[in-house]
Amino acid sequence: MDDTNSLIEQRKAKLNALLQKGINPFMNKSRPDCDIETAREQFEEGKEICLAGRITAYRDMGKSLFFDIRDQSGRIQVYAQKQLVGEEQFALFKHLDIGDFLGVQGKYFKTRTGEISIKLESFTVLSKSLRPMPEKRKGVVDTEIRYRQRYLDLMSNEEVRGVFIKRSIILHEIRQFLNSRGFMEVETPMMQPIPGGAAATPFITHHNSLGCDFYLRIALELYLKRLLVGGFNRVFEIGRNFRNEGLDRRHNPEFTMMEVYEAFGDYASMMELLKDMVTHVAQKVLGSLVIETRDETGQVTKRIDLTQWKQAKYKDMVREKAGQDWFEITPDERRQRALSMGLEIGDDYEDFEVTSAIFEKMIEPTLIQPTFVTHLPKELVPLAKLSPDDPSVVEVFECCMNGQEIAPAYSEQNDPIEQRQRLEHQAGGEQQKLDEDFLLALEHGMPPAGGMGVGIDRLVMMLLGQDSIRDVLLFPQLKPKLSSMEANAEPKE
RNA sequence: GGGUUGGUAGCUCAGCGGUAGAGCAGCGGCCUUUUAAGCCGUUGGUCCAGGGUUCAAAUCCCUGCCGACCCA
Repeated sequence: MDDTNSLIEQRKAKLNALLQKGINPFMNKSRPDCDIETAREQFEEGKEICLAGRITAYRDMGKSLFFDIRDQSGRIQVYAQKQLVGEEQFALFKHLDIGDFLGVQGKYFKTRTGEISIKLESFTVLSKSLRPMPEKRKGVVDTEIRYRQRYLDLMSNEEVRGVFIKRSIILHEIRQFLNSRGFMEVETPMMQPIPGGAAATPFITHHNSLGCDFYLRIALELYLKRLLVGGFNRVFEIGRNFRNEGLDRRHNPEFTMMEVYEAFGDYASMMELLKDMVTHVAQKVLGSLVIETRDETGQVTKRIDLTQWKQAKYKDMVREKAGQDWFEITPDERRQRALSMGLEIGDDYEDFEVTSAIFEKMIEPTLIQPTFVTHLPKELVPLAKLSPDDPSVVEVFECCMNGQEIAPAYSEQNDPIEQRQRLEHQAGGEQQKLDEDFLLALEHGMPPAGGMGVGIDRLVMMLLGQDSIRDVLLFPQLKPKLSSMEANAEPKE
């Protein structure tokens, strides 16, 4: 950043002026009685109060002045009179700026318009800010600054602050809910010698003293199942997964996944668990089970009713979209029809992938209401149990809502021989991709279990009405920004 | 990867071939209940970077960098 900016120079000069007067502008010696919102609630005319916060507005009237201080909880107005504060202290305001942190001490009073305020008696400079705060009305709008310097976004945009506070509450409520159902939170390795549990390109990292590469995990699954083998009956983990893929409105290279496993449960028990969990969280965070999105004119553009959970079979949905004869025609005909429906079908697509493209591109985006899609073809899910009455499908659901898949769940495969075959088939001959250690664990016996993964970011997006994953991640991944000097110094090959 | 679109003062934006602009913030002055405080004055720019066209480029063209949206 350019440090020659005159605003910064001015602020540094003010800092020096404070130092010259023997004031350390980064002194940590003020202990507020409470946060600002609490202070507001406990208003009592004339009572002593000590608060701390950042100066966000400043109205100078010569022999007196008003300023606002803000902390996470809220803002409050402070009134400083030269007479009361004293000539010397009052003169210090010349060296203060919007953005500085102040500890203030004074007495409650109300202005003639009835605003709760504090009549300043003394104050301490707790931190001098050297750069100007964003504009006070509109805040920071530039998306790039909002994401790269999220702190500016947070300090100037209240709705953004609200989104992340609610995200935190959502995570808290999920944990509360699962704990109350007897699930134990655990932590498993993020660095794995073999990245399993999903089909995705991993990130590679290197361990120097072990002298080997590790992969950042792409799923939590295989380690949590080892815990079922070990005798933990109900476990869950909430943590970061990493996938080395493109990034767009719905994908960030690192994202938060929750996985939960219940011994002696199955995909049906997971269905109940998800329904209960999502409604619990929505009720706690939103106070409502209906989520409405509105446009600028106040028109409802999207409505998700969490009291209505639908259920449908995968094949039925595909037939409805792609023709009743879809599963009777030949693979070649399916390919042709998918192409004629405007889908891009790669030459290397296997037959089930053609069907999967129909589902993902043409059906999933239309599923706004929560919908459990069941009876998925076994090729799609190598870690689930085959359905006893139809071995071509698995005991699985994918719960879609808000046009996205939010949670897949399975009756987990616990037959070690069957599991090995399915994984070998999926690996397609690349033996090193097989997690032998996981298969070894299964051979020791894993109880039958229901398991589920919940895309936390997507769930948050749905609950908070955010269309982009970047707006529910504090620090979404962006391309690093080089200075123009660096960019010129190292031209691309 | 393709299409559309954006990058101008610290922030929010206008200007779209002819002297670089506004609001907020800042600075100086006035004002002891203001609150988008007000009034008077005023500072501040590698117009993303690099090339080109032109008498003249923030503006038109090309390339690159970094975003956003849509498509794949």
